[in-house]
Amino acid sequence: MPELPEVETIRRGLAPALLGRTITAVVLRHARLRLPLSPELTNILPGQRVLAVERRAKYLLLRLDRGVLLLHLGMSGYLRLLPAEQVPQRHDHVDLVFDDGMALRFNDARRFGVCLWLGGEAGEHPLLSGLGPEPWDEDMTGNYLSAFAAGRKSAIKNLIMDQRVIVGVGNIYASEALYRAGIAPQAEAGRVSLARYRRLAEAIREVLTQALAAGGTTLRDFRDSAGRPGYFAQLLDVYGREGEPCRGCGRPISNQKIGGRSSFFCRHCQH
DNA sequence: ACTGGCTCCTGAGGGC
DNA sequence: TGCCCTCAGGAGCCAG
Repeated sequence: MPELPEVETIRRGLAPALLGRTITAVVLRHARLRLPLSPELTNILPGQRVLAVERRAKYLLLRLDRGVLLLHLGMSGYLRLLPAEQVPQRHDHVDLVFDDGMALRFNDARRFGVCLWLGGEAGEHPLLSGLGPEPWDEDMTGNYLSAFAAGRKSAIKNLIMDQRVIVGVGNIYASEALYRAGIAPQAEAGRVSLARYRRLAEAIREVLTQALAAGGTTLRDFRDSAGRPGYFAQLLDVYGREGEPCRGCGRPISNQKIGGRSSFFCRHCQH
């Protein structure tokens, strides 16, 4: 479900509600997400306070007294803050119950998400250690992307969705950023000029910044932690707009599978 | 070393 | 109504 703007929207919503709260109980209702849910969570987490609610890539990181709890929402996951006694629904897999009677409830129909205790050396964990720069990092430049792409034959869209290259860009914003940069998503990564990578680096930052300001993109079911939708969907230029007129030239938007994922673009404005 | 393809899982929607 | 197919915002793994 979520890309960087959606995860960051959730983080911003959760932080004020969770900071300083102490976990009093953990409820596990399904044993297996993308990684198995450890039964030990019910022993490890209670008694620990929330010191910070952070994000790295599309991971949410709850920094607690004795280490970090990592959450990933996969394709279909969402988090809600609700009274702990509220009756759980289908696919409500995990509750973190807090000392104010509220619970952070993790629902994930497809179970591609992750809820994992990383302990005190979170940065060393393989899920985090191989990640590329955040979009707003100083070293995420056109030069950096261009250097990474050198010699690569794969489609540029796949390159920018590779979390080892740059984090946070998923299938929606990859199409959107490439449209803004005027680059065809199927272009061979190693043959795109440095000038165009500079435009692309800017376009990635720009589209993510605007999506974040709009509270993310709600297509089917995205909601922030308070249940509100995001409003970026109405600002999408290409994603989900197959056959509709390009906002630049009026010609119909195309949809083509690249790396197994639908990719939306304008054949006239992107090369 | 890269690359593309497959995989995990459930649910929604379309065609017949 | 029901069945079957395709598709969905992620990302790890594997063979070639």
